[in-house]
Amino acid sequence: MTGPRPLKLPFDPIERAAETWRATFGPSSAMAAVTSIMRAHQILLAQLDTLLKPYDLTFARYEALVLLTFSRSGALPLSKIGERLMVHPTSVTNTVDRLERAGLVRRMRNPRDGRGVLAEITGEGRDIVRRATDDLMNAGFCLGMYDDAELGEMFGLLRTLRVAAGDFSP
Amino acid sequence: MTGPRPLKLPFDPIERAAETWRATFGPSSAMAAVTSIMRAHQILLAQLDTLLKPYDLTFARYEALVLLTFSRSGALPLSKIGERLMVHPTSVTNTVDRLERAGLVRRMRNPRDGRGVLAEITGEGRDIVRRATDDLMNAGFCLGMYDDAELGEMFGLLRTLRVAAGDFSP
DNA sequence: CAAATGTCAGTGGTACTGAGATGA
DNA sequence: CTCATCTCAGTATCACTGACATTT
Repeated sequence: MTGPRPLKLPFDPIERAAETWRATFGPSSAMAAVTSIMRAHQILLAQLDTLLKPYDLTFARYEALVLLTFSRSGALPLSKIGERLMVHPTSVTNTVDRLERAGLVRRMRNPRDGRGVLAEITGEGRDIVRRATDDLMNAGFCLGMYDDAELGEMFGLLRTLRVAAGDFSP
Repeated sequence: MTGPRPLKLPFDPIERAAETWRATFGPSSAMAAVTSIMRAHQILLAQLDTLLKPYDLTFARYEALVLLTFSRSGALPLSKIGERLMVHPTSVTNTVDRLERAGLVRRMRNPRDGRGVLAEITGEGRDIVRRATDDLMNAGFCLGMYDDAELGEMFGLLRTLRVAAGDFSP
């Protein structure tokens, strides 16, 4: 889980592919950027999941717990969870299933809408979030090699993509 | 497959989470950057896979085909494919299985190493790569909203992460 | 023999489609 | 009735573990 193959090549495989790409097909900066994002995701997910494994959490489940922590009452409709985390309704059901089985969340009927279901974080859930968050912050969210300005750059750059994808109105 | 939920929120969900995070736990730029990368990956993968669906390719399979195209003889040991694309050996087996079933690749024993297996791209494979690449380039690899300088910035920023993860020696 | 290469079986996670129950 | 919410069954993809056969 430390990232697929720590292989220590003597060269940057993406950069090399980009060079060949340029000679074969033409401009390659978009291709290099896409591949970099794919690989960055792979690296981060593996490292985060390793950090969270002691708590039997994945990053997706952790995000859901944090979101509940942030809500006033500690409970949110599943629909709202899916909206905020930008995941498919069936994925929310699955995530909440796992969290509920682990006792970190409790399902409740929405008193204000009989169609809806609320996920409410439990005391144990709050405890786990606190401890997992400590660990993640100590690890700098696996981005400790960047300073704050670079993290801001990254956020700003990727924000453009999220806007273009229609995630929200800027 | 157009990205999980085009939901058009009136605000940036990641930015909002970062604000609450700052008030609750402290500095949030790393958390915002990680979440952005996760979301960017999700968006890009969905869009790329949609573009590649007519060719019955995923982005991973497309990358493997391109890599074969780039090799002199059109054939590479599976081990080398895994090394270059930074994927697990069992994933390479699976990828080559799918490509072989589709007739885009042919498995051969490595004449220079009886342990090894070569994947060799077929004529149909070359044809499909060419056409798929045309489509991807016309779509700007789903990064058409960026100019070349921004793509370079993104590559450079993410390169730091890849180096830190031990992908290669810089 | 030890190390490398690849395959197979199986696990767990994510993202979806399509169908259906329930309630606003 | 229509629409929204949620669940379930099933599919596809991916990353991995552990075990194994083969060859160097």
